[in-house]
Amino acid sequence: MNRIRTRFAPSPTGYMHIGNLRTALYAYLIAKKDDGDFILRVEDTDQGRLVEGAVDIIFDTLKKCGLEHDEGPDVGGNYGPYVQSERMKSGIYAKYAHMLVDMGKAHICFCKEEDLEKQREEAGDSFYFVDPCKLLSKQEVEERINKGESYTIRLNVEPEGTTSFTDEVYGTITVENKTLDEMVLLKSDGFPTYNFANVIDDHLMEITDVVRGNEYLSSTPKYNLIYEAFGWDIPRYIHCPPVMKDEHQKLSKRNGDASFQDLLVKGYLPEAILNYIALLGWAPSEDREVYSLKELCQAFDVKRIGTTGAIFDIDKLTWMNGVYLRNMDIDKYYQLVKPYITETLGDNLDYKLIANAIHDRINTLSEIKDMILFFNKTDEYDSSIYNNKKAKTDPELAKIILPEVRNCLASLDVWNNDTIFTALAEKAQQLSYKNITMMYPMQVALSGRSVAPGGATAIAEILGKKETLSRLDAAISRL
RNA sequence: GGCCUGUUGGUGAAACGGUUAACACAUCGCCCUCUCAAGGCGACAUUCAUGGGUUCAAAUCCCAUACAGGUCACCA
Repeated sequence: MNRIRTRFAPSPTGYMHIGNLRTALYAYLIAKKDDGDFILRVEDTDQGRLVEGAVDIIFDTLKKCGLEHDEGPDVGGNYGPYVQSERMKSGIYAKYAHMLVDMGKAHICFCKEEDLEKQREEAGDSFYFVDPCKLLSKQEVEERINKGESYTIRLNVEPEGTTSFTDEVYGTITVENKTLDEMVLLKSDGFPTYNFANVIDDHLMEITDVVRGNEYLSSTPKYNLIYEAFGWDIPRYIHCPPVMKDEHQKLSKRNGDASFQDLLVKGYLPEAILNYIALLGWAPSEDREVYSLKELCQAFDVKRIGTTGAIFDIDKLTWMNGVYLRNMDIDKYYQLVKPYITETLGDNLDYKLIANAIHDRINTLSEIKDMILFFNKTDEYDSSIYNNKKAKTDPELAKIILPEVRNCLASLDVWNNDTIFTALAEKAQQLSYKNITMMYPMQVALSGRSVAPGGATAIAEILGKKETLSRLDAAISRL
């Protein structure tokens, strides 16, 4: 069996959204599962739609995800992507297109785009293009070319019979040849069409498995006609179901839908994003959902790719991101979270203690800020938040409890979570309170919140004795 | 409109002719607990778009219908 080779072939028309990324992921996994090659090829044959910086975003995204490609032109010692507009300079696409003309499998066409459009409009749905240029004599063709008339090269298609192919996901699909048009291979500007360049490059790069979105399902027979015209082997096809925004629409850039970049900004981790999108349209054979990229390579199986569009569910991604945050090596976690903490609180407090306090409470990095803001300064609050059913507290009780807490803590010499907790628990017992009855008002006094990370004693430890006492005093005087 | 493809709970999904229709997210309870989380436990589809078949037996096979998506470019 040949070495598996897959490719990701995006066109640089904007940023990378989750659906694109998932296609890249699948292509990568299919190659790596069998220790094959993954190639990145930028398809920029439409000069009109190029977007500045798009290639960089694609490149950067794949890199951040660890989806590194295995070959490409040398760029400062690294592999760059293959870029079709660059490859075109050697004239390969035109060469192959003319080769087909010489073989009698394609023909020169002088029809103007505007004329065709007009015809199409007039004929409506029943439009079937029969190219008059097919009847032109070789001599006439040469003359017109020499005269400088612009032309395209179109594939010859016999309208009889059917063409079928087998997709690894969707199975065998058969279409009637008369529904296939004589597509343009080489445009009048000398650029190849996407379809043509795609086939040529896939063949030249010895791509064995073509992985792409299922919007190409209906045009695949046309691609096969090109392979057949050349007498080339047809690759395995793996068409992926779409990633949807909702029941009706695919994820799109225009609606500001989830792009990889956006998700990073919102505090999601590349590993979690990758893991989550792998599950959008594919299901593992075992009862498990959390996979590293490496594990995904092992577990992935084309046979288990589904056929229906999957709606992108940010809630589940959020959950999974939390799983990654919680399971992460603790030192790595500290490093990751540190900038988010120091950005809002500065360097005065122990960031590790804060990181510990929020460890089980955050699902995304961007939640950190709001959660820890109160360490800077107590939130404004109404004394009604002293009412707590579970703690059986209210503002009146707080008025009694808080001074006790204050006095208890004021006499503490060693200041850490354990000593604080022990002292307060003893005090609570003395006064016949449940722990929570002491702790809850203290938490409110220290944070100004009914919900705060870490527990009252952890907050006190982080704030330090001085600040803790001062906040307690402030709270008491406010009651 | 022609052609192609699809349709299991709010979401992702498993099942490959015989199960109480897994599992996960979300939601809702309960437990644990110094609040909230995290963690644990439990509830949540008498039903697999609908209608017909085939079969002892169908979410699984067949046929219609409905709905949805894709595609019919010198765009990718």
